Amino acid sequence: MSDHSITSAPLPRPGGLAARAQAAPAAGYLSGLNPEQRQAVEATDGPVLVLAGAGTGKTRVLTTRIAHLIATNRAFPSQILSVTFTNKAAREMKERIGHLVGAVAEGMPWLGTFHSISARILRRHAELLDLRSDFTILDTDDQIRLMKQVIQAEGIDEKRWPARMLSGFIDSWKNRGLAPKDVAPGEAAVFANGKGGTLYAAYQDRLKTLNAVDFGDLLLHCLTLFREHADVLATYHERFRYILVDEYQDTNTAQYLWLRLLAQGRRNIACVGDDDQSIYGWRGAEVDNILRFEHDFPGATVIRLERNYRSTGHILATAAKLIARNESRLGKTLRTEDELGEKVTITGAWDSQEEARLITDEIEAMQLKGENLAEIAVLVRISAQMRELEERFVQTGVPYRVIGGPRFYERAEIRDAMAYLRCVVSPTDDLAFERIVNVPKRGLGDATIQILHNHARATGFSLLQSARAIVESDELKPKARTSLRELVEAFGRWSQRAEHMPQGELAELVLEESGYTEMWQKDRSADAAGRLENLKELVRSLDEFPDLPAFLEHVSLVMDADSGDSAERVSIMTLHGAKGLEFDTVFLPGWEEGLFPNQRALDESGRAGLEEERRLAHVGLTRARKRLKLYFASNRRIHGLWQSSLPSRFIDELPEEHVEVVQAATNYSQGGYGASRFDRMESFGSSYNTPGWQRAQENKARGGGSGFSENGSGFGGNGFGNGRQRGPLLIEGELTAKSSGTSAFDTGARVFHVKFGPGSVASVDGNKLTVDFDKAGRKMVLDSFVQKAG
DNA sequence: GGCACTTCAATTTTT
DNA sequence: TTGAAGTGCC
Repeated sequence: MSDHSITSAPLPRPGGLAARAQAAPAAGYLSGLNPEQRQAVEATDGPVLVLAGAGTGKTRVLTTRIAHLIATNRAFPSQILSVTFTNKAAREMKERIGHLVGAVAEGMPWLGTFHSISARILRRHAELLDLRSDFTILDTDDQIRLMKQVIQAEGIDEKRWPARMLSGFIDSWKNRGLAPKDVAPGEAAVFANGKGGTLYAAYQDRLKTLNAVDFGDLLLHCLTLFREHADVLATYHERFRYILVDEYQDTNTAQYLWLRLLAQGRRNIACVGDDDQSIYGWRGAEVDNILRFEHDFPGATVIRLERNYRSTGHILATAAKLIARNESRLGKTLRTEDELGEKVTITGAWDSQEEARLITDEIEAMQLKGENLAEIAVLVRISAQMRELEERFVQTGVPYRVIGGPRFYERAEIRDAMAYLRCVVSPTDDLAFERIVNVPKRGLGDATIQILHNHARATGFSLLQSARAIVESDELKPKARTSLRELVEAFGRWSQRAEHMPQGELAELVLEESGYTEMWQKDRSADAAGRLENLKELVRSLDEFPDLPAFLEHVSLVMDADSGDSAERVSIMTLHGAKGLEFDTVFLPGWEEGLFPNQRALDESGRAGLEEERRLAHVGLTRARKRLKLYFASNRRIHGLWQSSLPSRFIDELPEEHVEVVQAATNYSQGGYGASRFDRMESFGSSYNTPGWQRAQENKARGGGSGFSENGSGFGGNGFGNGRQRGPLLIEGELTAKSSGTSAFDTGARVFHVKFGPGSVASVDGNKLTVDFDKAGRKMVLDSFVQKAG
C-alpha cells in the first residue's frame, strides 16, 4: 500500500534543473516543487532533517509532505504527529493542508504545539502521574503567585530571592527535562543559599495538591509518563507512524527528549528547521539539537533548501555574507534567481531621534509613491526602541501598528474573568479564587486571606470551601464576613447555573453579579472602555466552545491575539517577533554596538551570545523582499542617559559590493563605512575583546557568584518574631483538627485562640466550637484556629 | 484601603 | 527616562 505514483500528473520542470527530473509521474500536489523540496517531501521513511533557509518554502514542504503521506496511504491523518512551536504556525499548517487534501485535514488531531499535544496526552493518562484528568494549566502569572507562597512558606525573604527569579530557574530546569531530583545539587543551590532544590520540590508538591501543572510540566510529565510506562509509550509508537517537527532549531532539551522517545518506535521523524534562525537560546532552545541531528538519528537524510524565493540578490547576498561569520552552523548558502534589485542601504544618524525622522521621511515618500504600508516593517532589537519611532509616526501621521506586546489572554481583565470562571468550574482552584476574592474590592484584604489560608492548610480544604465554613463562624469581622458570605453564596449559585446555562450567558451573569463589569464601568481611566470591550469579546468567543472546560483549556494553551484588522499600516515589532514574516520593505534601526549585538547577550553568553545576535541580524535581513534599510545612530538615550555609540560590528561584516552607505553620521567622519575599528577583524577569536567580554571572563574565573556578604543579623527582630511565634502555635491545632474527623475538643476544655485569647469551650458542633472567651465573650470559631490551653 | 511618595532596575517571549 | 513595586501616611 505504499506506492509512489498515484496520479499521472506530469512532472514539473523547474527551470534550470531539468536534468534531475526523471522520476515517476508526480501527483498534482508535487507540481511546482523544486527538486530539493520534492526530495524533502518524498523521503518519507527514516529520519530526515530538512535545513530550510529563510524564504525557501519550508512550510510548503511540511504541508506537502503531510499531504503526500496521506495521499499515498502511508498513514491516516490521525497517525501523523506534527508539532509546531506556536499556535499560529499550527493554524497555518492546518489551513494549508486543508487546501492540499481537502476536508481530510479536519481529522488531524495530532497537529499542534508541543504543549497542546502534551496536554492532550496527559489528560488521557493523568492518573498515572498522580493527577486528575481535569488538571488546570497555570500560566506564568499563576506560577509566580504560587511560587511566592512556596517561598514564604519556607521562611525565605522574598525580596532577596524573588519568586520571579526562582520561577525562571525552575523553568530552565524543566526546559532541560530536569525534575527536582535531577537537578544537580550545586546548581540548585544557587538560589536562596542552597534552598533551590527544596523549593523546586515544594513547588511541585503544591502543584500536585492543586491538581495543576505549569507549561514546563506539560512536557516534563510526558517524559515521565513515557519513561515509566513503556506500555503507554508503545501505544503512541503504534499510533504515530510519521512525526514532523517544525522549527526544529527552537526545540529545547525537554522537547528533544520528548521527540526522541516518540520517534524510537518507527524512526520516521522529519525535522525542518534552520540553524541560522535559532534565536531563542535564551529561553532554553538548543541549537545543538539541530547541529547534532545526524548523530542523534544515525542514517539520517539531510536535505538543504537553499533556493530563496523571497528576496532580491543584493539583500540575499548581504544576509549570506553576514551569517557566514558564524562558526556554529551547518552551513547553507542561500541563492536566488531573482534580479539583484536595490542595494541594501546603511544610514548613519546623529541620534535616535534623527534616525526616527529619517525612517519616517522615507516611509512618507513611499506612501506618496503609492506603496502599500502593510508591506513595510520596522524591526527593532528591543522594545524600548519603539517609543521614539511611535512618537515620530504619531507626529507625522504615519499609520502604524505595534505587533507583539501583551496578548489578549494576558490582560488583567481577561485573567480576572477567567479566574471567576475557573472558580465556578472547579471550586478547588485556589489560585483563581485568590486572584478575584477581592476584585472588585470587597474589603477582603490580606488579613482575611490569611485566615482563609490558615483554615485551608489546617483542614485540607480549598480556599472557597474554607470560606464557606468560616462565614459560619465569628472568625471574621462582621463586615468582611458578610462580604465573604455573599461571594460564597454567589459561587454556589453560579456553579448550579453552570449546569444548564450556555457558558457565554453564564459568564455574563458572573461578571455582572460579581460587580466585575461595574468595576470597570466606574473606572475613569483611559483604557477602561477597551477592557470592557475585551470582556465582551471574551464572552462572545466563549460560545464557540462546547463547554466551559474546553474553553479554559483553549485559553490557557491556544488563544492568541488576532489583530484581525487589515488596514494599511506600517508594522513595528521586535526582530524576534518578525521571525516567519516577510515584507517588501524592511527598516532596521539601531545597529550599534551594545544595542545590537546586545551587550547583555555578549556578557551573559559570550561567543554563543554573539552568534545568536548575528542570527538575529540574519533573521532581520532576510525578512525583506525588495528593500532593506539599516540605520545606526551615534547617540542614543539609554535608561535616560545619552550615550554615544559605535556602528555595529555587524555593519562591518556586510559585503561592500551589495550595500550602499547613504549618508554618514555627522560625527562619524573618521572615514565612514569601511574604516571602523571592526575592519581588521580577521576571525572572531582574535577580535573578541570588548570590555563586557573581559568582564564576563573575569567573573567566570572568579567562580561566578559576586559574593553576597550575608550575615543574617538583627533585621526586623521584633515584628518578625511575633509572626514566627504564631506559626507553630497554629500548626499544633491544625494537626489535631486534621487527624480526627470531628473536633478534638470537649465541652469545657480550655482553649487558646490567636485573636480572641483564652477561653472555655461551651459547645461543639462538628468542627465548629462555641467558646466563651475570657476577654472577647462568646464566639463561634473553627477548631482549626484554636489550640488546647492548660 | 487608597493615595502620594521613594526606590530600583532596565533584552529578546512562547506555551 | 520610564515603569513597577514597595513604603508610609491618612
